[in-house]
Amino acid sequence: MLAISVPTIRERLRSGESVLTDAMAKNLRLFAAKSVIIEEGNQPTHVFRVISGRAARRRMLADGRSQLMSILLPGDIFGVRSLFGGVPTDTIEAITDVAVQSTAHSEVQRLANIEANVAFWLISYASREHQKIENWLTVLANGTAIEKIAFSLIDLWQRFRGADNDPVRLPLSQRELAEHIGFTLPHVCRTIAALRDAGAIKIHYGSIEILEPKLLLKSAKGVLDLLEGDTGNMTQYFAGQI
Amino acid sequence: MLAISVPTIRERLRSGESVLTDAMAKNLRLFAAKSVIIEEGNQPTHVFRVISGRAARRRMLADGRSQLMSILLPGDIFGVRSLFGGVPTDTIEAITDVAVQSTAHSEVQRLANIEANVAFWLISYASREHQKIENWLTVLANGTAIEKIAFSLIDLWQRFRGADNDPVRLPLSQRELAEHIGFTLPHVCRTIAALRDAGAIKIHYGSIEILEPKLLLKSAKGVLDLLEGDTGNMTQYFAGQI
DNA sequence: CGGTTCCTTGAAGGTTGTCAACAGGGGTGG
DNA sequence: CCACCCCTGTTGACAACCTTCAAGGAACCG
Repeated sequence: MLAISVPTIRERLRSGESVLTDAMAKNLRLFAAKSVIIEEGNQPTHVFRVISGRAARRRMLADGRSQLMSILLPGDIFGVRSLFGGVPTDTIEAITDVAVQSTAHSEVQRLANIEANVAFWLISYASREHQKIENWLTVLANGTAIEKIAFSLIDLWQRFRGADNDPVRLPLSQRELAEHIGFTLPHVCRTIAALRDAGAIKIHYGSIEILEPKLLLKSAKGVLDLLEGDTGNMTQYFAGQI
Repeated sequence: MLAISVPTIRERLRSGESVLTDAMAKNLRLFAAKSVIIEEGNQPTHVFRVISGRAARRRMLADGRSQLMSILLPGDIFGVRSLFGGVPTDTIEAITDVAVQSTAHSEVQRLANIEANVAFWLISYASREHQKIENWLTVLANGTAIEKIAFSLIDLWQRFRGADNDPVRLPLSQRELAEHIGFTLPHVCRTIAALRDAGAIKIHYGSIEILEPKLLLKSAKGVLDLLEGDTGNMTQYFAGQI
């Protein structure tokens, strides 16, 4: 290939990503709500990409305790971690009906082998995920109950909301929130009641509506600098209002 | 290049790793105890590898709270996460005098570009780290105080101990342990006292000596399946004794 | 309309944080 | 060598936080 000009890293990452998504485009699978997409222990052989619907990634402990690691939304990718031999410890479960595209690990390896951009994107993707997890870990270890809840809600809100500033309804039950944070359901309910009474959120059956993100930011301000995405801009945007 | 036989993934990863370590071999830097190796916010431009000594990786919150993310020992690598533009949020600080090798990000990118094995190793490395962090996060969210402490001690013990089964003295103060877990120092002291009274550990000034790993395993058994390294073998080794 | 899941709330008890004081190791300067 | 100071470890009392157990109301689904 002849390069007219040296591509920037950003361009290379974009290119690598599109090679991967193209490779996945041919292979679409559907999963019914509540069905298991990847079972813990089974050696997965594919990298997946969510097209529609929502899925939950959980980690189980021997004695039945379990942790909701993340909610997977359209565009999210999973199955990368076991690309090079890692033992899978996550169970991935469809919450709603879910459509996923996939590519075999061997195909991803082949692409990464001949296209450095693909490998670059995979490294970059893993780094970003790593960063997010460590931020969340820091909040879990050091945050108060309200900070943990507000942080989680803001994080999800950023991923759900569109360009407009319409209220967003997060499809998350308090039980799931509790599993994500490591609290019991009653305690989440009691803590979140403060946010409800302050008018920051509205609680529905199985979902949480974000009315005033500003109030959530205020509640999470102690750990705000750990938020990802456009939080930097958001904090600027809300500067003086917090 | 002519390949006589197709190399296995394991061989490719090993090859990629040695290319990287070779590239780092030429560049050695020394840091005095308590000096800062990477400061949060400064854009790092190198990937580092610890040769001797110990360093601490911390994450700071706005209001002064801080989290000890990990202890870096000889052989450990850091600075990979910012390879492709991630904003560094960690401060890395020499605990003892530390010698590190390093390579510029641009050089790592160049190597990964021409040698897929290098890129493969970086992906694999990031995946392993990701896995470890998520395991620790799960313990943090779901574990009891004793489980968290025992888990941390076993993890460090595995990295410190030699081939023999001699007692190991972990250079870790209770304050550092508290910062790692997100507890207060008094609470760590009280909780760890149970392990001390059981004869599992001996507490020194600024360090913790592991006398009976078996007892630690017993204390952490609820979260044991999340341990990395040779724990699988270890659990077999100690089978029936737990 | 019955069953299920979710949300809410109360009371009691265990866990953890806070504040405080003191003991002891280890280095440093006189 | 000793006196001194700093840091670490230890312990107590009390308050705040969180879990457990339990019960009941409300929304959804068949």
